[in-house]
Amino acid sequence: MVGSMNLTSEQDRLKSLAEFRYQMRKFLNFSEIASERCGVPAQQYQLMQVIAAIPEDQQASITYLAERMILRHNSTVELVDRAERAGLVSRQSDPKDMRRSLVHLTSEGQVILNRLVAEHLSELAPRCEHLITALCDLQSATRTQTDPS
Amino acid sequence: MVGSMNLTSEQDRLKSLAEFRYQMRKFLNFSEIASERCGVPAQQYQLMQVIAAIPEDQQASITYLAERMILRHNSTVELVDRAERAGLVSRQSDPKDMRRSLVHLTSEGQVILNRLVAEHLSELAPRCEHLITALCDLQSATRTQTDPS
DNA sequence: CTCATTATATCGTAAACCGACATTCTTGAA
DNA sequence: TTCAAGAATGTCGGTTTACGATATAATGAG
Repeated sequence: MVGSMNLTSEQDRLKSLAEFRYQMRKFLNFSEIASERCGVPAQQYQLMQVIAAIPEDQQASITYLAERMILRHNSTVELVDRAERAGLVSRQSDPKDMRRSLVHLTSEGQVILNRLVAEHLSELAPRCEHLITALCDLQSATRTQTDPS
Repeated sequence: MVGSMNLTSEQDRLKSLAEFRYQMRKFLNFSEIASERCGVPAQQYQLMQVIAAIPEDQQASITYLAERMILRHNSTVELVDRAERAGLVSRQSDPKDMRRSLVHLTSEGQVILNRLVAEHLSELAPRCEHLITALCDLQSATRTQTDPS
């Protein structure tokens, strides 16, 4: 506190945090607009993304999807209902365990997902810089908080 | 396509994107839990953050807050209403322009904000790594898409 | 002074999540 | 084998919160 001043003030840390959230909001907003331009609510796009990116050793059960989407299982059921009504995904019950429903993309869902992923990747490319910058600022602001030497 | 294969497949890009979103969701979920543990809905915490991080040359008008929160102005009015009812912020009309309301933190709001910012910074410190990793993976996955040499 | 514009506010509506509860299926121990 | 406990999914009512459309009030250009 005396010999070497903290390089980052409380105010700097706050601003880093706020800037990071602002960049996130902008990205999320873009994503929402892009999805809805394709006639798909953002959460349904996210659902498709999770299903398509599933690791080899996993299956798209409601429970798995709920974990990845960070939702309660019942909210996930409702989300899958909506996506199914929209023709993006379909359910089939797991033959190995009749309690479970496994969700997979329809071919229409696959087409829309491909389009949205491409759009997101090209939008995210320039925005990546801002997000990384904001995160690194934040990281160094945090470091000088705990390591004032 | 022949001499040097693309290092990142379509599937890799999808997985990078999905992983990035998953990391974001985990952070947002933490933030929501932390806010509500302090009795404050996440959006009201965000509002306070924006107000406290305002640059010197700006004022916390509804229009400014709406831009930063990425909300419609009427949604922002409602958000400020809720935060005001909760005693976190207060409104005063701009003496220079009686159409505008300027919003500032109450002392109670300031106290809660400080607590939440500290909590977020310490949570974000370890999570930063994951987010940065996910973003950098994504960035390089995007680069090899557009630059296949 | 008047009218177009800007800033904020109000209100009805819709989307989406959650908690609590219900149903169906699986499993393991008696 | 049987059945009780637990797991996985599904249903329902309630709540929160954002939005569009509309309204009100203040400013400023001409």
